[in-house]
Amino acid sequence: MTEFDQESRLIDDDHATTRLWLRMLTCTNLIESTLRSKMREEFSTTLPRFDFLAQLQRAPEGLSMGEISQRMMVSGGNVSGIASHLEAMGWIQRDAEPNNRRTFIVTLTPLGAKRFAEMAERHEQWLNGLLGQLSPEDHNALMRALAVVKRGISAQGDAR
Amino acid sequence: MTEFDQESRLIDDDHATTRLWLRMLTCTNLIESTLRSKMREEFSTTLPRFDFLAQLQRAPEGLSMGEISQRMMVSGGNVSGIASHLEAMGWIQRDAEPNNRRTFIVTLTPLGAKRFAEMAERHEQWLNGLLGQLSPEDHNALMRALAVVKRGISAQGDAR
DNA sequence: AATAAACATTTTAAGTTTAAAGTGTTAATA
DNA sequence: TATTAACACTTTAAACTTAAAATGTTTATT
Repeated sequence: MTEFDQESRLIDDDHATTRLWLRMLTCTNLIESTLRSKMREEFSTTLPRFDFLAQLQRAPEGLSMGEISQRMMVSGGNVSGIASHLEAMGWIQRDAEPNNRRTFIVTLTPLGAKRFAEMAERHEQWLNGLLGQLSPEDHNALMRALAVVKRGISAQGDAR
Repeated sequence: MTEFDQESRLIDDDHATTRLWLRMLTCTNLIESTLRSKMREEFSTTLPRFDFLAQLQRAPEGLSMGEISQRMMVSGGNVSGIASHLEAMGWIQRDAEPNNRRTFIVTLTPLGAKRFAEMAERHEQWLNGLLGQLSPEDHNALMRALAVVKRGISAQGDAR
């Protein structure tokens, strides 16, 4: 009986973890697809391009391609393609770094900064619509629990 | 003074929502990329294919392409491509529905079911490694808060 | 019955994504 | 100095993704 309980408890825990993961995925998918279609409708652009601009806006001194790749948590080849598009649109520029010819310094152009500001305002409004119904308690609980998740995963990476 | 406080509080709330969203994204990205690379290393397959199989495993009677599309929360065209691959590998089969020639009934083959079972076991182990460090309190807090998020977004969709 | 509307799925075009290979640059080492 | 290793980035190939168009089927309307 004890044995059985332990085993079924273990199985339940396992499934509980999977259920938690599926719920996390559902929520982010719902939010992401809402943001994607609104970004498309109102600004005829994509989420990755918006995210790319957002990284630059938070770093007015500019960022290297590698830094953008890390902050966006996507591969380097990926940011190359996005950067080419944004550069062609005149929203960013890639300037050579004098001390290191391997590196580009990517910055927003005035046009890019202007477009980004317009998008960012709406983006935040959409997000408030999607997440604003959370009570302060739920909001804090989420922030706290996600911090634990984040820390736990990073720690796991360190141990390896 | 009151006015200023209100305004800055509003701005803080806005940014708080954005911060929450970014934290959600960070966590799901971390987990997803871990699962992706492990799925690749150990089984030479991809997450979307695994997810597709998982839907079928949960529905032994089979699912239509449209149902799979809904449950995976991706476009119909998307599941078509994934299904073609899995069918070519002999892991699923698409059978005509006698009463409705528009519809396919998709089911796991015995081979597909076997492969999925192997993957699912490891998948759950990886997930326990990634999310298992959460205390029961944090786990429950997350589940609860995400349920609120999910419900809130769905309700918003209804109202429109 | 003929026509139109709604459905279920696939195909297409454009874009995103990754892993891995390729290019050129800088740093470390022998 | 010559060689090697590490770096920063881009390119490539394969897969995924979406929105929209296309195909074929069923249902509803006239």
